[in-house]
Amino acid sequence: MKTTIAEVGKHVGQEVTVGAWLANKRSSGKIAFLQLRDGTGFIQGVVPKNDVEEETFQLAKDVTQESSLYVTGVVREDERSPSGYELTVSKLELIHEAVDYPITPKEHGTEFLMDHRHLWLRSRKQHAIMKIRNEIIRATYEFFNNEGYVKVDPPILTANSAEGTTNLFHTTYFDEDAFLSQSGQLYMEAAAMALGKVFSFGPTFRAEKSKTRRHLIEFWMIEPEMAFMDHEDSLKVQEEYVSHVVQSVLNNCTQELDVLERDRSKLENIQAPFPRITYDEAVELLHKEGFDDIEWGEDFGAPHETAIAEKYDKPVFITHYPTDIKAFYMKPDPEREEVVLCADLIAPEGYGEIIGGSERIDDEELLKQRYDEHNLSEEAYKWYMDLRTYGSVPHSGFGLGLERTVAWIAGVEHVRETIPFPRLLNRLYP
RNA sequence: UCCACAGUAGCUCAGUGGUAGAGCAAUCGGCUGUUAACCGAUGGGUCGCAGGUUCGAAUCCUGCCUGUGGAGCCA
Repeated sequence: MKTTIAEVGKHVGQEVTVGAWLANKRSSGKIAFLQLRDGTGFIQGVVPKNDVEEETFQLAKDVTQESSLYVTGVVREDERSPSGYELTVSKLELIHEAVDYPITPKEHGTEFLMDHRHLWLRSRKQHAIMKIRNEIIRATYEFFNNEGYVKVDPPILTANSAEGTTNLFHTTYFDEDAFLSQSGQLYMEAAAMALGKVFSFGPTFRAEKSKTRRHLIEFWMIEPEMAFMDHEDSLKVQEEYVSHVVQSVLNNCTQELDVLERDRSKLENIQAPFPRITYDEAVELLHKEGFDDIEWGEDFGAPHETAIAEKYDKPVFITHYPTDIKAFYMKPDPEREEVVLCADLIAPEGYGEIIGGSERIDDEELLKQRYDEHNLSEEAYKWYMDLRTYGSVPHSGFGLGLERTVAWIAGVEHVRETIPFPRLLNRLYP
């Protein structure tokens, strides 16, 4: 009977056949151990010399790393196995022999592994990270669908930037200039005026020469936008959404978290509500902690965010940043014009900002004023102004970076391992 | 763009002015419960590139290239 490694538990005592690759092997004169993987999981195949045909044992001894095989054997429960099951092999059929597989069971450097990313993905840890990434994506759709959001896909080719600050990838659109999207947010605001509560989930591009463990050139972002929701409503959505994602991974990725040796206790208490501090309080806290390099009105750097996050064992919202250092579309606090109704969500353990969000300006006159201050072309942004001209309502939204979230939940040091084929500064291959 | 560090066997690294090394991988042999298995043997090198100092350079100097970590920007 054909089955998969993930399903062998349903066939204890029966003879099954699985298609698999050889991850590693160990052998002695009379017994061979084959470490098998098939994408659904890992299992050990045991080949005792005295119980199989001579050519089967010879093949078990000779088969090379990452060769593909059909493996037939009886499923057995075994305490010595990490997964609880083993396969006592009766027959091996070689599908394809892999010669000189480059990634050996010993350690490798980052450059070498990144050059072989297409093969590195086969390894146990990378497999676990991709499964956790998938669970986060699944839980994201589940959460927003359950809450009545409609998924809307903003364009990737755009004529102008959302915030005007970051460098965009330039291309041409027949005879016009065009850019790869750095955020779908403005379009999502239009979608929210049509559909109420919406979210997007897609790739986004930043042509910044960033070289840190938190940055990718191409990354995936989830951008919800909600009509008739103010800043406070939005924060509640954010903490409930992040909690749902973390709890889903805890419930559905037990083995993967074990493979990654992730400290589960650090995730178990990630439950809404999350702590909040204002920008003012954050600056004060940093001064108390001995950071002399920050003054009111300046944006925080990574060391500042980490210092603040270390005070909490949950993600923390930093709210009410100075208007001058934030995007043009953010709504000023009615009681304090110099700060805006916004929040960044900082993940624990130094993983940095995973969400940036705000209530948006809904007043036509104020938005016009911002266009002037930021030298935005009224013509290019007319469609965006129309959202305030025709039935403007209070609305809020946020953007969550998928790869930073995966890195945090999976406990992975660098975001480049959280996306199958990372685009990095100086890396467009493979 | 800036700062710091690195580049030696397929991979991970040692070698800091005097004969190019180890472990893993590969190949051959041994071993009946291995978990990065272990033990023995064999093959394997443009010491990133270019120039300079020196009797002699992997080693010292200069320039360049590539990579890594971080800053800024942000998710």
